[in-house]
Amino acid sequence: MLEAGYAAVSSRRVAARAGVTGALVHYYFGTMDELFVAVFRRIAERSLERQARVLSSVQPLWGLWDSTRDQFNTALLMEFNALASHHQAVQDEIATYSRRFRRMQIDIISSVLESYGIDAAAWPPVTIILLMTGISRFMMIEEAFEIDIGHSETVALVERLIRELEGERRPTAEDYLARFSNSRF
Amino acid sequence: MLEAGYAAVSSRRVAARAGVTGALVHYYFGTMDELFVAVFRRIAERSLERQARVLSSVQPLWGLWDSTRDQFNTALLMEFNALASHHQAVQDEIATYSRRFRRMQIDIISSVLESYGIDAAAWPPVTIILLMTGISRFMMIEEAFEIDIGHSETVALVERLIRELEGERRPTAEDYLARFSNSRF
DNA sequence: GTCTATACCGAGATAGAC
DNA sequence: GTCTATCTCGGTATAGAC
Repeated sequence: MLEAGYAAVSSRRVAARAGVTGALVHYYFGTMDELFVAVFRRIAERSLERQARVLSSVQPLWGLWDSTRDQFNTALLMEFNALASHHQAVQDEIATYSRRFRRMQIDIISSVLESYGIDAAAWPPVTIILLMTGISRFMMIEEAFEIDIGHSETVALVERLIRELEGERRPTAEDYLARFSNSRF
Repeated sequence: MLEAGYAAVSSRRVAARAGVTGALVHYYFGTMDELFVAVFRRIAERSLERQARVLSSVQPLWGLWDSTRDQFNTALLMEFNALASHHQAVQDEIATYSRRFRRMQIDIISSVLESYGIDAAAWPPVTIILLMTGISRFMMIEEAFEIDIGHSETVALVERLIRELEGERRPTAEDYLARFSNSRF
């Protein structure tokens, strides 16, 4: 999907990459729709676990910000979004998981912001979450097109605001471990 | 593209919708790539003209905000984004026009914000533009999936900030004309 | 469980008649 | 300029041998 777009993902090519024949793909996954849903679900489950970890760190805002600034996952999600426009089963799957992600973010970030003394009436936590994830995803999409006008200034502004609340970004134990691993999921 | 995704746009289907045969599509547009580029260019040119108008109104921030909150254009742009991932010519076209849009926004909004007394060092105009368009596009994408958790609060916050600078939103002459037209481009 | 073979479809593109 | 006819390719999916 990342190499050539979702439309280039065919049972033949999947089979070839896996070193088997096309018939086996259908034998195990049924239709291509079901295969796409299976792939999305696996990625989404692992991302949910990852988000739970970064949100429960000592710097939840840094965790949220860094985890959304991941070109790999953003590009993949964009492919699934495009795919979903004419695959209802995929669309439902994305919607379900998106709500789970959002609810988890709200649960944790709300209490975090309250502990930082942010006025929830003037700056609702859910709005801060949407602003952070929205601008992050937007810039990731643009960067895939080599457009980065104003990005450095915007990153600087967001990180300045986070820094005022949580201090300098500190690497987590997971960051150290990541240096010894190539795993993306 | 909106009905069934870009992958469903074939020379045969385009021809059928136009009431001609597939051969004619190739006769006039060459390859499908060239057809997609031609379509994008036509839409982009008209959107550029539209943006120039709303940015030169008496309420440029309202104009920018409202013009980005257009589900029709957002959905179409998402299709082109997805298409671009494996069509280099389309990707170049999108990048070129995106930069033109951005530069126009910066040119006009910068002086507008200065006249409003916004400190450009603390809040760079380009960052305010990115925040507004980014969060807007993000919500449009989510709404296509029927996800709207926190959207109303976020819209309320953005519009409160715009209102502090430009007062209540006032309909333009174009808005009145739009009531008598179904034209989308 | 895995393969080969195949049915069937629709895609992009072009040749050539009119 | 527009058509019909056709080539070639690759897609999904299944049947049936092993």
